[in-house]
Amino acid sequence: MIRTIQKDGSTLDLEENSEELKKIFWHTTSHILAQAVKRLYPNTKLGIGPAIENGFYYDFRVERPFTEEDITKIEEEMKKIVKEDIPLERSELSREDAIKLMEEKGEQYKVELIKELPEGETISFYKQGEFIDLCAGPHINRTGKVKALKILSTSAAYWKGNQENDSMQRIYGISFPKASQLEEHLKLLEEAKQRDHRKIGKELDLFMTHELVGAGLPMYLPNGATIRRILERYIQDKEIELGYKHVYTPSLANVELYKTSGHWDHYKDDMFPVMKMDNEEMVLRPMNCPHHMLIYKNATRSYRDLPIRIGELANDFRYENSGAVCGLERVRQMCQNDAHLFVRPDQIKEEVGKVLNLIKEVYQKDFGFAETSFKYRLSLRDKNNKAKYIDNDEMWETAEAQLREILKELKIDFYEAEGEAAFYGPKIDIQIKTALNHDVTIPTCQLDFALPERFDLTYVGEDNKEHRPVVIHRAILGTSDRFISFLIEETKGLLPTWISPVQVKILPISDNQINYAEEVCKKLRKNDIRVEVDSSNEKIGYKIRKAQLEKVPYMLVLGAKEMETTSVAVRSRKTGDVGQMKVDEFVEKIKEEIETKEK
RNA sequence: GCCACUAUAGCUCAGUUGGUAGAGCAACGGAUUCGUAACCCGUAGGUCAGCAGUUCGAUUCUGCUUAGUGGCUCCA
Repeated sequence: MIRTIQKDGSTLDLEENSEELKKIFWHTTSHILAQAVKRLYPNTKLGIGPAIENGFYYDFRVERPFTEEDITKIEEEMKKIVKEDIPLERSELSREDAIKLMEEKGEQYKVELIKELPEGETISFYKQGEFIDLCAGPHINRTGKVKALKILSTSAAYWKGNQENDSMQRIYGISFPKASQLEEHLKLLEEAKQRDHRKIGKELDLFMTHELVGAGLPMYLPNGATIRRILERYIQDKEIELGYKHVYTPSLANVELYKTSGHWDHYKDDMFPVMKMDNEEMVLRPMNCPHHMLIYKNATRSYRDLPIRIGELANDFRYENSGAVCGLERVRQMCQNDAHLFVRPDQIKEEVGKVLNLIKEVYQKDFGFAETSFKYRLSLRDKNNKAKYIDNDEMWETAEAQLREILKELKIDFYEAEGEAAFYGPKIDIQIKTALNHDVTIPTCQLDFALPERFDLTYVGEDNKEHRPVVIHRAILGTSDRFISFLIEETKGLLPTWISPVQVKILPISDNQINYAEEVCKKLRKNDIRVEVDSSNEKIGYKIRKAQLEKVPYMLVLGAKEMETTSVAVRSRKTGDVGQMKVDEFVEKIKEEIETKEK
């Protein structure tokens, strides 16, 4: 049990490994961090130091940024403070006294925080030895309870998260009541690194980058390109089944197109700069909606034609911050699995429902991703940030309510997030956590009443009058690039057979079986199986090890015995030696596995 | 874009008071023809990311550029 000092000053004993204690424990460690920093660098100004999902951080305004040596020293000082086993004491001050105290200490940011506290709010401080900090608590009662701590990383951060404000130095760390818990945590971090798609992508020759091509511009190697081709064919086939029509549109457009759509005002800073031609100004497109709007407009549409579903695997270009690009997860050229559904208002519910069902079919049925690996998010506008969103309160209220209703009707668990909508409308996003704990969107389904207006889209209704359609923007794989990064991390590179770039590797034991190996290879290839022969002059153990590291689902070991009986000795990546069977039997089995998309 | 860090052979990485570089794997050659996770011997491979500066001399020190890593901001 560990004693804590609660917000009202009372004490409460909590279990060492309880979730409740975790955050309190980390928060106190952030105070220890701040105390260590103030001891070593007294002129540092304190920002805030909360517990986070995994550990804690503290922001400091520093005279010069901390170097690695500084960080080592700070960590040592923290351990000293732990050894000193200092008790924490809570106290309250009036607003005036609190401001006075913090002004005396030169803590300008704390003064700012106090001034922002609502009238009547209790202003409490926590003191440990010579160090005192404005803090609501709760805290653990002694610094000595922190048996294991580690500073994990540093970063620049802006005061109150605003780029216009002062830049602070942020230090991240983690701590535990037991040393073994820290070891366990570090092990988990190490495991996450092992399934990082950039690491696996290199090991399996999936993609590469080159500084002559540029940041955020990966190139797909044959193995990665095969994965991408399979996925793109797969999703387009699904869409065709559901009545989508696919188009091709250019990656370039006149800048006027984006002025018409409204994207220019909202996002020109995130687009590649304009290319001036003789008479026109061209830009690389950051999204495909405007092109598809024009395709809709290319004909007179009847209410009977709707919904019209226009799909495209389209390359888009976004000038992502250099610090934001990351492997295949965040790139500057991406291939969107995009589609725009033009629907009548009375068709919204059904069409959004169909999109959500398709997402479910892909993510749960076909790929079998664990339900814990993604969350549905209803992304709403930020009502206080009018400039960022199209100004039409009624539209927003209706659209947001409609999406919420559909989610509830389909009994989908979701959470709501303000300020995450597109400028033209609310979205249902599916958020996933990457190996690096980044929260990113993959599939998305967005409701849009604005672009139809902007482009003056119409259909002729039953009443022979013109009506305005609604547009649903949706992406199932999100982008091919990000989907592949997710797929790699979820499977740790052990791709299901139907997506594996090489599904079977044939391993002749000696040169005597090479001809037979070629024969078997031909047969498999005729059955659309992706197969390779390893005819290198190596022992069978070596060939198996190599294929195993390449994560090939099946190895066929061919020796004299197999040749005599026109059979193959099958070895599975997962379960090892499976035994001998006739070639035809193996073909049937693997075809069945591919057909059913076995996990 | 911001802060810190990093860049050595195809890959993973050594290389300290500044004197132009190594290992393992991969590649290539030879020997071997082998039964379920690494056979042996040999050879070749580097403008030490790029550009400039300091120095008699720079992989090593300094600056800039490019790319990457961890975060921040951003993510239509």
